[in-house]
Amino acid sequence: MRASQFFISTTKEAPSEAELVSHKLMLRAGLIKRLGSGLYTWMPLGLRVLRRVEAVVREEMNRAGAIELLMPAVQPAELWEESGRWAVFGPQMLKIKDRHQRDFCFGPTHEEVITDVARREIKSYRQLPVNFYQIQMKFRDEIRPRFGVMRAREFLMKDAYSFHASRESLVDTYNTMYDAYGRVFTRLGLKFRAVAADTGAIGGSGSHEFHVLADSGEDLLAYCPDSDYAANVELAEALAPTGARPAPAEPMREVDTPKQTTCEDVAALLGIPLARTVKLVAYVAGEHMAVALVRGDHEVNEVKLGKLPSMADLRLASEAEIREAFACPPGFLGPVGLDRTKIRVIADRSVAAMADFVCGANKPKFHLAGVNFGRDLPEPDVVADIRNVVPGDPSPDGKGTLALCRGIEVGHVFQLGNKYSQAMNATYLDEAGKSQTMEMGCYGIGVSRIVAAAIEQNHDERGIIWPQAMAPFLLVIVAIGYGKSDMVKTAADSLYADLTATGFDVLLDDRDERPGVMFADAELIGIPHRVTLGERGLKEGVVEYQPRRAHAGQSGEAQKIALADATAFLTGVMEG
RNA sequence: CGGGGUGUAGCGCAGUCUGGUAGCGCGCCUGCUUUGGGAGCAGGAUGUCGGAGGUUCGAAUCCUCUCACCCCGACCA
Repeated sequence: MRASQFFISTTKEAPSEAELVSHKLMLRAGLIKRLGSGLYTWMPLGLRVLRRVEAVVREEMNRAGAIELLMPAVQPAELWEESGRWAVFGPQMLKIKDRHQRDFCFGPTHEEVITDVARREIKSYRQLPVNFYQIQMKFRDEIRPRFGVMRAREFLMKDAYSFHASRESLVDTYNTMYDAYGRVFTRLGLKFRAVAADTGAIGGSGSHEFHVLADSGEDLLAYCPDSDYAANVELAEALAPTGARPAPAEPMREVDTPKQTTCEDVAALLGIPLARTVKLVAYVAGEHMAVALVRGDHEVNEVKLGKLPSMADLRLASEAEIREAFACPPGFLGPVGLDRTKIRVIADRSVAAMADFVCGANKPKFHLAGVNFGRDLPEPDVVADIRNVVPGDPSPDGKGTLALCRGIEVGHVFQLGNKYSQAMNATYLDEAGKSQTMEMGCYGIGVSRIVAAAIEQNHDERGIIWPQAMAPFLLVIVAIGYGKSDMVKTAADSLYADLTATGFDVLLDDRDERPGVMFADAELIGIPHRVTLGERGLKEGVVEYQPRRAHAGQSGEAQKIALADATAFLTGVMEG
């Protein structure tokens, strides 16, 4: 591609709306343009990157035995009513009406449609297992779109759905997909981690998320450096403390805490470790109030809490509800003296093992110290793991301690089981001629999100540094004075022709720009390899090669190459 | 939805408090010079000041309403 015939629109400054590096760089490099909140045009350069990611995903899906199809983006409401998700999915789903006032949605996911395909097409166990996938634009009306294409409302996703005659077959395909995902992210040159995950609204049992590791990631991951344990903190188990609860040693007493409304403040005032305090968080589940007790240095995990019996639809209690139930403002709440017929007390395992702790007194400006279960208040109604793990917690697999890192979720694999097949009556005849419900799995990859995630992981102060597999162009030929110097033009055209003939995606920068502009653009756009041709070098018969980033066998510095050797050298470099 | 903020040229911003008819940088156009790291000089174009209504002799500026976008919290690839 010649730059003069392509469309490059770079800027020095990023629009102020961009927060994340990847978002800024994507806008500055002219990969995307914003149309509305969470809606982006993929400009020619950006589209090339998107297509590269797509190609790798497609190749690995095909290799793993998945079969590509393409389902409608717009789906009739009836299907969603069958699965029961029309109401459940909520405002996240963009609902639309056609001219006959019939309800449709712009597909946020395709379990319903694919299950409909399966139930119509699959009659016999002989047709199973089968794994369909598509790469398609989805729309989810996100509560808060942000970070450009990282959390856009319209986004490109690869979604695969497998159907099985047995649980074993499902697990088998699940493992195949898990491995394929690893290959996809490895080929894309990303540092990633697969973690055990919560299944969320989609439902099902076994589930793993694939995360690109980045400090800007929205997810917190727990992993064990000494083993292969890794899980989203939503799921990561905080083991119960070992050893029995100590016997009470202190009397319960009130302490003045005129301004101390947080555990941190109270601990500081009393000069005790934060881990000696207990914090109370009030929730409403259904009609009833429930309070979660965690240590002052811990945080409540609402995913875990929501899995406890009759806690499914929990929400934080409002301040008004708290004042009514406790006759006390937030900041001084505690578990002592509560009416247990109205308020359930759910304690984290670590709290249940505490003695002589400090907590709110349910009385403005006072806390209690030396509090003990069994003596000062009844034992908790429920003791469970309801907190987020923290660094240093023992690993649930018993092999060392946990560390935390942040990640960007770019892939998710689920064993769905028969949730959709049952609701939508997707059955087949088994060997005995008996009707059976299919087992299902589903497997997603956020294709457009990967582009942003890759930039988060691969950039410097000058711009993007594309991993080779997703670069819009592998090499840029910077031809200085292309329009002025026949020597440069001839050499550049010839090199470009040779390299293009070998099948590489090469950008020839033949624009009438100053060298600085061309260098700066090449670096901002992130093209992995650059060769510079100018009269100065050509007179000595040399060109200059410089990688965008130092990598194996190459330094980051420029090196002079004889023009005669350039094609062979550059070919070698691009083949990696 | 709750809390905070911003809308002025293609982009980044000043001007708003204290009303007087819009400016800076980048970009864009023309010419000359320049040509290995985002050029210099000279000239030029561009705004319904987010929208509607009001106050006023006069509104980017004050008032009311509205829309859009962004940031912080609850969802997800």
